[in-house]
Amino acid sequence: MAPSRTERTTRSSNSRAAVTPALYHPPRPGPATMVQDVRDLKEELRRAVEQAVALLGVEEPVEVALQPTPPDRPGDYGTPVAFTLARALRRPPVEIARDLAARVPLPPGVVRAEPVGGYVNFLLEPAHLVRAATEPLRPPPLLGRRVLVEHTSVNPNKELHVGHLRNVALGDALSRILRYAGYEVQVLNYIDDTGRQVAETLFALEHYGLEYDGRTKYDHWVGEAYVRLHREMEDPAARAKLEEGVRAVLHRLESGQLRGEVERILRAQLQTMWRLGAEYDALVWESDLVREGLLQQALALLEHTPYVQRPQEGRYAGALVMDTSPFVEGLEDPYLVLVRSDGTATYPAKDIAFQFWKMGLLQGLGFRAFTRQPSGRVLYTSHPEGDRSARFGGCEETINVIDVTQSYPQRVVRAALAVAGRPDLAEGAYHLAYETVTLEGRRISGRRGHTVSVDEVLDEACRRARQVVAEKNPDHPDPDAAAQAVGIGAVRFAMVKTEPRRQIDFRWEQALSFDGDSGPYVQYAHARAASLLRRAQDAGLQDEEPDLTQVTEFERPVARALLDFPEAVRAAAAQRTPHVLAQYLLELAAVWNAYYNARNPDGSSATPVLQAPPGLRGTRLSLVRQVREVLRTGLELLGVPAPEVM
RNA sequence: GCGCCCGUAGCUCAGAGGACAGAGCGUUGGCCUCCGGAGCCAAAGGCCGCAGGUUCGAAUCCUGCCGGGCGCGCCA
Repeated sequence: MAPSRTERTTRSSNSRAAVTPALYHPPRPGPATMVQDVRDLKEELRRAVEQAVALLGVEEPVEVALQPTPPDRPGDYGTPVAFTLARALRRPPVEIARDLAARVPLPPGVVRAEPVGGYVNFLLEPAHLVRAATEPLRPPPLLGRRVLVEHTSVNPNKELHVGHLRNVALGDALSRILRYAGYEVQVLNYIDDTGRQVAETLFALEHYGLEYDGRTKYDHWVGEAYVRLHREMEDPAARAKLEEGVRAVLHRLESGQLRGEVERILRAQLQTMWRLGAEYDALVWESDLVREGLLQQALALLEHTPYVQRPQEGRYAGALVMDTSPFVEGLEDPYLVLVRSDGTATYPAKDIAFQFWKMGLLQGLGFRAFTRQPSGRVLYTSHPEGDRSARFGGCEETINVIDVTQSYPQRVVRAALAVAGRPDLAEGAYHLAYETVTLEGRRISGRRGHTVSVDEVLDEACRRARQVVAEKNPDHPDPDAAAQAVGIGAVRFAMVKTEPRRQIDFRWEQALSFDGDSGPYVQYAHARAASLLRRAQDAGLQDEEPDLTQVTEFERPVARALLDFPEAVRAAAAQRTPHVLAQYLLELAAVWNAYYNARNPDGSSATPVLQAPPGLRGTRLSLVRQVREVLRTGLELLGVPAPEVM
């Protein structure tokens, strides 16, 4: 039982608070007409409330929280600060709220401040909201921080399955989000080419004398050999007999002799990753880490610390072990073996070396171009003959996207940084520990055939999407492309819409759902906006000037939802989870769909765009344009295609 | 046993101390003379696992318990 690092994961409890970076820049004050972001608007309100609080004679600074009002309450944003003040002022909150509302200076665009049961709510002028909401989207400024994201890291010995799917979807989306949020991001895919799993697979090919006939995808084909070998190894006697052969392959792998064989499997797997829309900056081969001496260097850094010992007797005699008890609680035996008594390194030791390199504690890997990816972006790979000028690694922050079952080794990796004298780097090392994916409630097991491949899932998703396209949009100019976008979008969205720490059970109906809380729901909202804008273009209306004086109450919720986008991205980046952004997009799509369908009491459309009076039409077009922009940008950050027509 | 994570509507999930707890699926009933019905509107449905505690205020923080998942290999 040795699942690849991808299919195991956890979130360690202690990491979030410690490593969440300061992503919040102080908001820049500016004239109300320049508001681009609800933060500015909220910040103005906050300052106004602070002034009012001071007028009430409160000396100490108080925290002024500002939150959106519930849908059925008056106003757009409100503060419960009167509750906080009640004790100090020895007066009921309702009275305080009334006084605050009466004294608060209203920033431009704010119609009124109103006490509502202890809260002070602010009502904004719809024109002001719409103007702010339709400012062109601008990505946040560069932060000048580098973060390295490792994800996928599938053992190169079989095809990807649905457990890997979650890893790729999470890691790729998070990388995109961090890049947009202003980080300089390196995306790495770790190739465990000296592991037992690859050795077994390559041994199986020899052992059974198999010849590739080209009929099945190569990674699936070698996977079959692997499964076959494991069936044979269920018998202990047979297993013992095969062991020597496996070990021999392992040695050849370590010396790099079989790199070509591994590469062939890897290239087949990359087809699946690319089909999902994931791309990488570089591949790092485990054998390169070892060959370039990084493992030895890492061990040297640890060897003379009080936590690392080489016992002369007892069960660990002759091995190099690390005492992890100061870093991990609840272990029966806190000693972790780094180097076996036979002199070979364990997986955690190699992982530590990799982590040290990621954070610049070690150098020396060479890189060269490996291949060109579908987008045109070059994929680099570590290589003995590669260029050694440091192009990758050396980041002050890292995110390892690895499932929760590997929490213990991941905590050890983090601890090793502290042991090596760099607690500051340990702070920046984050394990994104997502829960595992089960299949019909049971643990996935590639070995026993209890699994579904990613290729199979995508084929089925696209097949179903193709049917829906034929049915809903028979005149579609390119139904196959649309089906790909929808099918893949559905699958990827399903993988990132929930919290990573929640276990998910893979179910076809759920992962391939095209309505409700789904990727296609958001895609549809986007395509609908795009369609409307195409019609506007055809009618020559694209340049119509908005007349903000005609804004109606219907635009208010759409504008408010649009203004929340930067905050959603920021929160997703800060919390290191794409689900925040996915949930936001569902909300925006819902608000936009509701707006689109709004009816007057007589049943006629309350919010026509193309048929609206001039001026109002311009306003609505600018709002629709922004809806399309935000949905498209948001979907791209999740790695979900945003087709214009579907 | 010890440690970590999870427990919110029939099901799947959002809700990082604040307003009567929100969606989707499913159920029931409406909406295409109108810009895409993969949509919209409405109804029904909830001691937020249980018990204490902190707080003006708790689904959210603390403690204990119950239930589920995972971890604790000279495997990866």
